[in-house]
Parts: sequence; structure tokens; C-alpha cells
Amino acid sequence: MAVTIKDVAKLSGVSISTVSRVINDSKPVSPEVKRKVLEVIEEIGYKPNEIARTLVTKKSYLIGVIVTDLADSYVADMVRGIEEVGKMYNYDILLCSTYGDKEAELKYIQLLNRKQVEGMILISDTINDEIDEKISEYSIPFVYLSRYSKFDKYPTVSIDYHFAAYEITKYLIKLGHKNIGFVGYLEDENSTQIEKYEGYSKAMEEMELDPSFIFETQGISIGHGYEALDQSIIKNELTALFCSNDEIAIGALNYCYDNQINTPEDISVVGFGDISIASLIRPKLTTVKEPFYDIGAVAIRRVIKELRKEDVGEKHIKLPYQIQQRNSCIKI
Amino acid sequence: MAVTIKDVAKLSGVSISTVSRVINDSKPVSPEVKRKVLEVIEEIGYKPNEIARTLVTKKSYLIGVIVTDLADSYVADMVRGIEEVGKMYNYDILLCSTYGDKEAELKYIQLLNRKQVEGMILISDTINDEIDEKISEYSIPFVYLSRYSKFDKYPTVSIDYHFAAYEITKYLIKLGHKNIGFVGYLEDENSTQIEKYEGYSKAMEEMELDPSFIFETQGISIGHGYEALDQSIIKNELTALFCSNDEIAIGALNYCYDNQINTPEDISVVGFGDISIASLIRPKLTTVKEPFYDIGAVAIRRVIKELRKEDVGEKHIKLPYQIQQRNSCIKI
DNA sequence: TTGAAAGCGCTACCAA
DNA sequence: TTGGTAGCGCTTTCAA
Repeated sequence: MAVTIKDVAKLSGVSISTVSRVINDSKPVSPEVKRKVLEVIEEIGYKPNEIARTLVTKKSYLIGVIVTDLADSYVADMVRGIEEVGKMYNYDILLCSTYGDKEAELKYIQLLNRKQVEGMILISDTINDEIDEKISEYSIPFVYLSRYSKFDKYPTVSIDYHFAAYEITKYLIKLGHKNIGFVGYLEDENSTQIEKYEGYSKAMEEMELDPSFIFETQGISIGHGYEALDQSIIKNELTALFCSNDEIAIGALNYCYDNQINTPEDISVVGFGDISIASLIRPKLTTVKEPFYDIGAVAIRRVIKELRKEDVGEKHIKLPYQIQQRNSCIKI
Repeated sequence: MAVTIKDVAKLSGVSISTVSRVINDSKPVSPEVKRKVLEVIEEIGYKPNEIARTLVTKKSYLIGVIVTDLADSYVADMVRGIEEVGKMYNYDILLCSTYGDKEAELKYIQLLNRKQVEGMILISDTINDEIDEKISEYSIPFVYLSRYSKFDKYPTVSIDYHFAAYEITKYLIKLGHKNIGFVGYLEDENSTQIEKYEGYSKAMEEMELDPSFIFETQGISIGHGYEALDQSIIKNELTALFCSNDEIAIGALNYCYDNQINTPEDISVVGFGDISIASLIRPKLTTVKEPFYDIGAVAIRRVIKELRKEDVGEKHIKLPYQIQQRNSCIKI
């Protein structure tokens, strides 16, 4: 058994109350006594049991984080932001991955609650009613993070997808491109994919360009991007492709590579997100840089503010983004 | 305040002991009473407070995981393995990232201890004496995971780096390559990089080939791989490069791309690790597949076995690996 | 400035 | 099969 506050009290000849006072600096303690107690603590290497502490103070200094999959680098980036800022305020992260399993998600929400987390951050593509209900039930600070979904009942942190898509399309146009295709997943009307499409078409229409070269994907992964392309990009004399996220863009790039279509010489490709691999592949991907790390950081900052009853500001926070110019895209 | 066991007891007209018995199935309870209690629990949505439970049982069902950086995909993969297997045994993960800061690492080890984690897994490149001391001090199950370091005072899970390097070099030789360069970081003699070099040179020497085309890197990142290369790969008529890890290999590939050296046509490149990006880039990287996920899974399995006083087997577990053949490497 | 004691929510022992 | 109760390690009144 580890040393407890009792041992410290006994060895320093004071009551446990006094020991508690010195370790928490909560009430005045005479200098000599304080010195003595500190000495004993140092000597026997006493460390307060955080569990016992939590039981009485109700402060676990734990934030539950539920993610789909850490292997998605943007998720890992968000978690980094969450963790790093959390640590600044002494909060630790209890991590759960669902791999898209909604059952598991529900289970973890309840689990985290039982573990007395003080707040929760959910990173996932969708929220269903069951989940929604549980979250409302436990009235703890909560932030929903998704690069995909527009669900806005709960606080969120994201960027302006519509405008970002608009801007990068404009950028393409400024580079001289006229026949610009859109590659993305359009089935789900409640997704940011739609917003991106709208941004794209707005930019196109403003310049009286045709926004109907659409390659619909069946999802938002690399494979989906790869599968959505076909030789019509050549037939239609497309000179550029706006892919609704980086994964799709990489799929597109790979399709081109495998079919002897040179990028960016034959066709320029831009993505959306700036996930870590975007700058590692060749050609390096021109894309919209979503500040994933900051999104996580701001999310937990909000949770902590709420915990401290500070002003939390806007419910839906929009962060700035950047157009990240690289080599997958050239002037024509 | 959330509902407690007392509320359940009161509402179902039994003692808290009885309620405790039904929620833990620890002692026989008459069917009617059990039914009644369960009913009440369901009705008021009672969930046991895990903190209180932990305080008395000493079982927190928490495993502390300290990592350098989740953004390294292999780290994320290990954490996935840890988490997923942990969940099978009801264990949760308390996650801390150090970003290579040894001070922070030490701090987190202590912190996790205070949070009463039952076991700890450290994923990092090195262990220093201070850290070592703390770990020994808290005598909880511990596993050290590193793809880089050979530190073996504590239980580890890894692969046979020497033999894997030997095998992939053999593979290159079988493909017809004779002038094979080694690219890697050789400063630190306690690293697996050295083992890989030895595996490489053993394979070369066995075939009476020259193992001295060495490109020493200053580290093991993509940038380091990029910087270590120069035109001598052409001058020396090298036809293949064995890079001591995937990052270095990708750096090498990028160097070639940027200098109009075609891969694999002009030069074959193999890596080591099979980090996620390896199969995404073009050409896809031929490499040694280290089972990162399994490494994490086996590590936590060991921790849990130790916790359950089961037989833990070997202190240093070696897992199988594979040569992952892809396109960065061709027959000549 | 200090100590005694109550109590956080729960488990586990003892007695009935 | 049940209830009463001590106690896990700590914080926080309340009195002294």
C-alpha cells in the first residue's frame, strides 16, 4: 500500500487536516509546521491519491474524448490540441475510439460519465438521437467536432466550409483554369461536402463557368476518390479538379499516376483539409488548411471555460483557414 | 448531484448493501428483491460512481499511456492496439503526450501514478535514469515500446530488427541488385538503427557484396532522409537503397522526385516499418511491415495478464513481421 | 493556527 | 438472504 495522508500526519506529529492544508495551501499553517510536514512528504515520497480527492471535491480533472479513429491524422491532430491545452489547465484525457461503431459510442459516453469526467468532446462524423439524448442527460460541458457533419445542436468548432471552398475555387480560376471538375460525396445533404460544393459552384457561376463537371464519390476516403475518376477528365478537357477533401484528392492523384496522367502538368488537383500526408506526397498537394490542432485546442478551452463558469462566447466557433499553395496545381 | 446508491436503496426499500450486491452480482439476492432493485435503477437511471468504487476496490481500470506524439502514425497505431484490447478487458486509457520532452515524461509518470492507473505503457525513443527510477519506484505493470531504442530493463514488444533487415536486403539481392546503399542514422549505438545496419551488412557480406555505400542521416525523419542523399547514388551506380525506416525512405523518394531521378526505374528504394503513408504514396513503398497495432495489443495484454496474476511469458516479446512488396522496388 | 469529525459513494465484512 | 457498519484517502466544516 502506498503512503497516505495519515502516514504523513503521524510522522510529522500533526493532524491530517493540517497536512491537507499544507498540500493544498488552503488555509494558513504556521511556518515551522509547514516545513516539517513538507519535509516528511519529501522524505517518504507522499503523493496525494487523486481518486480520493476527486470523490470529495467532485473534480476529476478528466475530460473524456471519444474519437472515431486515431489513425486518421486529422483526428490525431485534434486530440493533440485537446490534450496539450488540457494539460495547461491540469486536465487529463480519457480516450475512447469507436471506429465508427455507434453502439460503442453510446457505451463510451455512459462509461465516461461513470468515470466522472468533467467534460466531453466527441469527434465523429454523425450524431444520432440516442447519442444526443445521453449527452443532454448528463449536463456536462460538451463540444462536438466534425469536419464532415453540420449538426449544430451542440457547441462546435470548425471553419467556414462554404467560403473556403469558394475561395480555393476562385484561386483555381485566377490561375487560369476554366474547366474545373468537382470531386466529392453529395449524397448526404447534411454534410459539409454539400457546403463545399456550393462554394465551388458559386465561384464558378460568378465567373460564368460551368459547375457541372461533377464526379460523385461513394464516400470520402482515398479509395473513393480513386474510384470516382475516369477518363472523362481528359475528354472533357478538364484542367483542374477541386476535391472536397484531401483523401479524395490523393485518390485522384493516385488515379492519375496509375493512368499516366501527369499532375499537375496534365491536370491540377486541389484538396481540402491539409491532413499530414498532403505535404509529404509528390506532387505536394495544394489545399485548404483546416486548423485541426487549433480546433481541438479551442474546443477544450471552451469546455474548461464552461467548467470555470467563465464566458464561453459563441456557440459555434469558426476558425480561420488558409489556402496552402503547393505543387499539385499550376497556372495555365 | 447525480443519483447514488442510497437513492436506489431508499426507493426500492432495501439496504445499500443489497443494492451493491445486485449491481455487482457479488452475493445471492432473492429474485423479487433483485427485480425490484433493477427496476428502480432503470427508472432513475442510476450509474455507479466509478471513482468511489475505485477508492475502495483499488481497481481503477485505467492504464496510463505516455507517448511522444500521436501525429506519428505508428504511435497512433500502437495506441489503437492498446486501446482496443484494453477495452476488451474493461480498461480505459489515460493518454499523455510528451513531444519528446523528458521533463514532461517524468511529470506524467508521476501524475498517472497519482491518478491510480493500474499499469503503464511508455512509447518513446529513449529512457533516462530519472524515468527509470520513477518507474521502478511505482511497482505497477509496465511495458516499454520503442521502434528505435534497445533498452531492455523493462518488458518490451518488438520485432527482430536485425533479421528483418537481413531479410529485406536478401530480397533486394535476389531481385538482382548488387550495389545497394544503406541510408540511416548510425550515431547512437544503442539503437535499432545499428541492428538494421548489421542485418544489411551481414546479407551483403554473405553474397560478397560491398556494404559500404552508406548515407548517414542526422536523424530518422523524412527531412533527414532527404538531406542525406546526394548525386553519388548515381555516380556509384547504386541500383537500390535500403532505408532504415519509412520516413527516411520517403525522404529519399522525395529527393529522387525533386532531382529527376526516377523511382523505381533508376533506383529501387525499400523502407522499414510500413507506416500508414507508405502504401499511399506513389510509388508505393516496399518495406518491412512492423505490426504496430499488434505491438500495442500485445503490450497491454501483458499488462493485464500481470494485473490478473496470470503467466506473462517472455519479458521481451518478438512479433512476426512481413516483407511488404510494393512498387518502389523492381527486379533488374 | 490547529484538531476532531463528518462525509464523498461505494464495497465488504460481520451478524442476524 | 439481508442490513448495519467500518473504512477506502481525502477535504472541509466546526470548535477549540
